This record gives sequence, structure tokens and C-alpha cells, in this order.
Amino acid sequence: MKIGELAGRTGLNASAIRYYEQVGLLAAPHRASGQRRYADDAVHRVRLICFASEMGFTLGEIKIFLGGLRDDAPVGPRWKKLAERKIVEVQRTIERSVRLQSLLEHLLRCHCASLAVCVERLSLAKI
Amino acid sequence: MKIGELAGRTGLNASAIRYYEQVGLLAAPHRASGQRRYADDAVHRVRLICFASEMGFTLGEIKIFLGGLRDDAPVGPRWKKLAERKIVEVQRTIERSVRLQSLLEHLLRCHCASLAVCVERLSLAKI
DNA sequence: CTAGAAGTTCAAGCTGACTTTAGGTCAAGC
DNA sequence: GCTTGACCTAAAGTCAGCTTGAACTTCTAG
Repeated sequence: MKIGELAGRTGLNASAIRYYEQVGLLAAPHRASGQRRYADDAVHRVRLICFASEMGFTLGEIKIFLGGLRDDAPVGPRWKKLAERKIVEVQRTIERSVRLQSLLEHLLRCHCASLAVCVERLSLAKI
Repeated sequence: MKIGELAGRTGLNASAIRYYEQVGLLAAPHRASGQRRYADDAVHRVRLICFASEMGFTLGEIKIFLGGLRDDAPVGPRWKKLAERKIVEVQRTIERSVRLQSLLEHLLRCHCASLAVCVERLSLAKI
């Protein structure tokens, strides 16, 4: 398939796909008269990248996770470290988000005159 | 207090404080021979900004939340909309993070040969 | 009085993840 | 044969949120 079709099937812009290739996330495919022709499994690979990206991984991290240019690359040594670091990070994100959510819900319900007053009442220090 | 002290007391870089002033988040303080002199409550204001920023608000959004240049500015009409939108956004963040966390924990425990295989087993579609 | 730390402005640079632009090639349908 | 649309490369632009640099002034301690 050509890059336009791959783009269509993954919801990405063709230029993003070229960019992924440029940064080494995607293998350079076989070409027919200069144009990239992708095998079917490229769709899977691109979706994997999108998934990880939406999950908050940087492209550099995704490169580590995917371990190289092949989908079936074995799990590398840097991988576990990254996963452990990421779990802690995600845990903190969840905690912050839960606090933010209750703060926002309070803000919508309460009758504080302003955010400053409200946050003061909730005691900023504790948040 | 001078900008350096405010920076020290809030953990920010002085240039960040000047930047906040530049984008209208912080009122331009009174000056003594060209130098900014801040009142004590500037510390509070800056901490409020940092807090919101860490919570994932953009500086533009914080401007809406803080409603102007005074801490005690009343809650504006755009404010509720933003809060409601943000609650939904935060909810999605939490859901994604929880899924990511269990994926990562599975990845550390499982014996899949690669991320691709593992995600496949977990059925990417459901994540 | 003087060195040097801290302040000033304005403009430019940085990071990440792309997108856009410019200028050109190629393939398919009429 | 010609037009149109999809593709190509390389380089530049975009966004947020600062930071850095240059060139200069002001404050403070000895």
C-alpha cells in the first residue's frame, strides 16, 4: 500500500508517517519508482506507535519499547527500567488528576468568590 | 521584595516570573529605580499559578481561572465552561493512565517476547 | 570607591512532534 | 497527450513555556 492508504487506515497524516521513518521509529519500506510501498503489517506497527504515544510516551521512549525497527524485536535491557519508571510516573499522574478532579468539582459546587479564596479554603498546602 | 527573592520563595526562575508578567498572568509590580518590587502576596499568586500549571492547565487557561490580574477577581462566565471541560479531560486522563498502568504491570510480569506480541495478546483493540 | 552580584530589556534559541511550503516527479484517467 | 492528484525531498514554520545571551544599569559589601 502507498503512504496515503497507510495514513488513511491509521488516522495519521502522511507527513507524520514520514517523520516516524525519519526518526527511526518506522523502517524505510520497499519503494516502487521512488514511492514508499508498505506491507500490511505496517498498519499494526503504526497503530502500536499511536497507542503508545497517546499513552504519554515520547517517541524516544517508544523506540526503546519497540526495541528497534521490527515489531517482534526482543525486549531490551533498558526496557524494564523504563517500564518501572513509567509506572511510578503514571501513578503520580493519577494521584494529581484525582486531586484536581475533586478540586474542580468543589469549585463548581461551592460559593467561593474566586479561585484564590476557594483554594485557600481547601488549603493549598494539602493539595 | 525583589524578583530574586520572589523566585527563591516560589522555586521559579526569575526569568519565568518576568515571562508570566509579560503574558499578563502577573501584574507589573511597583518599581524602585527600574527594579521590580513585589508585595508579599505575590508569593501566593505565583504559587497559585504554579499549582495550576502543575495540574496541567495552560497559562492561557490559568489566566481565565484567575480571572484577571487580581487574586480576588470574581469568577467569570468562561470559568464554569472551562472547569467542566477540564473535568471531562481529567477523567479521560485518569482512565487512560489506569489502563496504561495495568498494561505496564502486565508487561513486567509476563513472558511475552516483545511488546508487540504482548499488546497483541492483551488485544490492542480493547485498550 | 570599587568589584561583583543582581537587576534591566530585547531578541533569539530550545524541545518535541509534527505540519507546511516550495519545487519537482510520477501515475492514472479522459 | 494532457491534466490532476498523489507522491517525493529538504528546509522552514508552529506551538508552549520558558531559557539564554548580549549589552547595559543598579545595588551592596568590604
